[in-house]
Amino acid sequence: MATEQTKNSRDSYHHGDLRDALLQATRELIEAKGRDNFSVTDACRLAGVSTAAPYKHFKSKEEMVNAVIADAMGRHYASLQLDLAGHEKGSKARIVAMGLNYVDFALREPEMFKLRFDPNAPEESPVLKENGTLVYNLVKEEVRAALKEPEVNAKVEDRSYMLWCFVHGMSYISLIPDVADKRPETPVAVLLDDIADRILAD
Amino acid sequence: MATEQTKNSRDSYHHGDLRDALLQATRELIEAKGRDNFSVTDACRLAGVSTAAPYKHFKSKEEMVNAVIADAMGRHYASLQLDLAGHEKGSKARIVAMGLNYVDFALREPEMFKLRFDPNAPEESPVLKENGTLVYNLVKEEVRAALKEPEVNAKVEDRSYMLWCFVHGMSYISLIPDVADKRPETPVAVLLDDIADRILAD
DNA sequence: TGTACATCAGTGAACGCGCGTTCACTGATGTAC
DNA sequence: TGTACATCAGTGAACGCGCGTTCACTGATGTAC
Repeated sequence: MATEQTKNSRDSYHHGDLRDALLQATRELIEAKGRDNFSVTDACRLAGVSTAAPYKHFKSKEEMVNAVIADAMGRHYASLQLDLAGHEKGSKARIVAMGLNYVDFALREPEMFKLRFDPNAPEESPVLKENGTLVYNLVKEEVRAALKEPEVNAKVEDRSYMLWCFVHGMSYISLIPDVADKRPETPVAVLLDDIADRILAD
Repeated sequence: MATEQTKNSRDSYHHGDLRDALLQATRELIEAKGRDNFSVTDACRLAGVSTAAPYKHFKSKEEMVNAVIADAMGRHYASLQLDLAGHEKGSKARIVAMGLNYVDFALREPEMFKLRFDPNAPEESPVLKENGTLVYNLVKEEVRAALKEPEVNAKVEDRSYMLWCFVHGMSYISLIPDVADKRPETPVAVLLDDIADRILAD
């Protein structure tokens, strides 16, 4: 792992790519210990630098965490594009794929997922808002195509929102500890396919 | 407000009902400033006692917060019972009422809602798990009745889970800052009624 | 009814801790000549 | 190619702070006689 390398041995006084190393350390620590237990000090320890070093790259702890969230959103968006590629535009499969991608991301990076939708700030950062709008417009466009509507009208808005609510809730529920006994045996993909039918119907 | 009274003036050396006052202070502070910014010190300030006082009633900060969550779950459950009372057993209206109650609680006590489903511990506390099972069994029973199934079978399990996912997601989405522009104009109650039809259909 | 006493809720001072951030510094690196 | 110099990424020590928790204590209250 790259982190291991950067952590213990450094060939020179300068780090080379400390900004990236700090982002990675921050992400790893938040995923491992939770947002509440993350500290800049820890990130420095993991990256193998002094506690003052981060301030050459970030203005504050908050900015560091925000950068990590933004980074995660970038990865999420890329993986979404990848997952969509295999399916025909306007097909239900494409919509199901979007849903699966969403749930998968939440399971893969739970803390990033939760931070993304529950930042500390009372309002979303511009980059988050932009990313959110981008993705949600994609959803609406898919729903419009699947419904064969000429434009994003009230019907499309409603159905898109229903889909989002469902998928968002399924993701969060999957992250609740000890919830296994409430989840049905039906696989997630099947449930998603089922609900897509229901929401796109009529 | 009771807090105002207990905060500034106390007639005697003893408080009288410090445990309750601390629970209320804790809840108010968490709702006002978020879980991350809550401190025992603050709660003591608000309750008007020394910082050592809470330890006569709680073993630790964690226990205090857990007590507040359990308390909130009690209130939530009571309000659910109240909302269900007006509707005929087995009716769709009853299911819609459950959904509305869920979303309303999330809006009314966002931090309690989030804490309930995302506690710091890696596993749910027994009291939370018990409460969760209690409520979810209620949901399944309602869905069973609405579907006219003789028992809680796989079909009932699936539909109940779908409903939960939807309602849970809708709640969380309602708490995202700046999300208003993505919500359709259709009122929540109408959307809930619509999705209930879809999920109960067939 | 009055008194001695046990109880224990709340005090206030102190603790050790880890934190985020600042500061004057150092030394590796790239560039101009 | 060699040297002087500007740049600036990273150092390490220190700061002030608020925190959770402990401790010996105090004084209000209820009860036994």
